[in-house]
Amino acid sequence: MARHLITSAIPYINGIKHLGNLVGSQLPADLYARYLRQRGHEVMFICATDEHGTPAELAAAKAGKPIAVYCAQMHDVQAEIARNFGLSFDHFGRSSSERNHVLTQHFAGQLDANGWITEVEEKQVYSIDDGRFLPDRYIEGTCPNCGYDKARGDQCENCTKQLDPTDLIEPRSAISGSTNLEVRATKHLYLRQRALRDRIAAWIDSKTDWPILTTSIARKWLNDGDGLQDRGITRDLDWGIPVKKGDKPWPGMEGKVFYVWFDAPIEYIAATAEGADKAGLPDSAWRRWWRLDEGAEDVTYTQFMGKDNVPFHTLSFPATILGSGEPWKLVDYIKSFNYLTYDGGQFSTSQGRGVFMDQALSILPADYWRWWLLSHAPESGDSEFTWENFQQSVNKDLADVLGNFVSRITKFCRSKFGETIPQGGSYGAEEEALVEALTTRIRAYEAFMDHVEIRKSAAELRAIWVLGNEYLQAAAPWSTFKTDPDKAAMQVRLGLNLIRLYAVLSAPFIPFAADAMLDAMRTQDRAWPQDVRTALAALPPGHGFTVPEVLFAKISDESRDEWQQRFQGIRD
RNA sequence: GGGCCUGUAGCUCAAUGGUCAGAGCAGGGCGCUCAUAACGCCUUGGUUGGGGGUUCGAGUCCCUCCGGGCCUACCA
Repeated sequence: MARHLITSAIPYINGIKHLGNLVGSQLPADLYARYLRQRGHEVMFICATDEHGTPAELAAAKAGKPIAVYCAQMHDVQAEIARNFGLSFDHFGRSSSERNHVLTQHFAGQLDANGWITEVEEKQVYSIDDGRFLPDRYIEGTCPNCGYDKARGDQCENCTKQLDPTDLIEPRSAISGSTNLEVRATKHLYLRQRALRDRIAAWIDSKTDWPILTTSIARKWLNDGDGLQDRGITRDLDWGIPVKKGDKPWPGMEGKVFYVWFDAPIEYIAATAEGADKAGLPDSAWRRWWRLDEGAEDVTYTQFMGKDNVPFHTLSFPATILGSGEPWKLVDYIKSFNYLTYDGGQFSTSQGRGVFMDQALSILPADYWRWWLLSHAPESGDSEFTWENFQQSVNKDLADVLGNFVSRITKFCRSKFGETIPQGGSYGAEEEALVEALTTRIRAYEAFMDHVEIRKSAAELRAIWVLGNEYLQAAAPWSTFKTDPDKAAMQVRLGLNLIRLYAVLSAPFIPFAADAMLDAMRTQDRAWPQDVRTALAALPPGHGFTVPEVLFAKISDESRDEWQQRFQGIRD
């Protein structure tokens, strides 16, 4: 038994996430967490909402709510949806928690004490009517290069030219449209990543087994241009973690908060502490996961995220950890994902394009989405969601291959032997071959899951389901029943035991259906199959079961067409 | 502009430089009748984006061209 710390990139607070967000971090992290727990490992699976930053403030203002109230409400909404998707977080925290305030300020204090912080005086655009500094992309104006009148202060979307806000002709606030702007001087803290570059580079170089997507993005940032640049870690905002050196004031930084990307990864640690607090446990309960000097030396830490998050997890957060000079746990493996696209375009939170988590659950059970998303996880490149593909995959894999298998064997048993595991007969050559084939495939499945090879795991699991149908076809208990009822009883007993085995193996992907399968077999025996022969004898003769309802109803062409229509438009 | 990723069967994807480039779905044929018109077996289908090179041997390595995507540091 090993100890596994697993974190999913924390979803931003400003709305319900779409399926692309889900498959890029939380869902694969959940798959891995569930699998490792089932294998008997000790798992700490952490997620949280990411609540700071300008977009959160604007979303709250748009909703007409105080920011703290807005975040609290949206956190609960996201937590509820996550629960309904079966995301098995050990704790789902909040980056605005008191724990994160204290820890973030602590890290900043440590970094400063070790000389990794510099103060930089810079000029930024201030919107007098909005009463706030504006990030570059919140300034709009006419592009000096191409004349496009909705160019942003960081880049013109029309001609893709990189811009500085002061380049814009007739600049205005993207928030209010106000042109009452001025450039003001402001002081900010920078993390001296440049000085930590070689240590980070050496660390990245040591990670030879990481996905190429992860390391190539990290290397790009380490080596591009003048190399890794220092990063501003404070902002002029009201909502956030006040800038302090530990618990002491930071002279000259009054009224400023830490940058959301500084405090967000620290929330992984803070959320673990929040979970311990909630459970009434002492600090040692969470520190044993995070402090190498307090029990974390045997922890394996795996992070899950979309590719847009990679620079912060490979560079900035490690810089924070390394720079602290304290023995905090660094990540061991970073699993990163490409994007899921929707029907030829992008999922878009801002444009409301695609299927969002709440909408998904309103039309189909979570397992349908979990299966499709995981079996099509964008591991090697972007992958595309289409309703046709979704319908086809789900109907074939879940309804036909798995669901129908459960249906055919339970109904056959009921009609010939009643709803009890029948006794009599013993294994022949076909059963020996099945045990052999199952063993081979289960060991392959474990290997793929151990290495977080998600699509390959899904394909292997599906192949394991197929073995059941192949066996029934070859054994043909409906035929043997006529001539050798004892043999038929043995075949049916094996078939019914396969249902339990499949429930156990499938639970990381489709936990709700797995529960239904175990309920139908009236067992809570979730033991992972060390030995397949033993596992297939778990349900003994005389054990009662129930013929379950249809596990997975098929998606009709009519439903598919209707949903395709409904979700092509714009949300809200 | 620069960098990274990617291009393999109609579709979604596999293949430490080494048998005849493989699966699933879709298509075709046969079988079965327990089952959600389900299942099983067989089968059609490829100049691995184009061109050049290295090698005994290239989907894989190098060069070049073409297409798609992403990143480029103040959105998070």
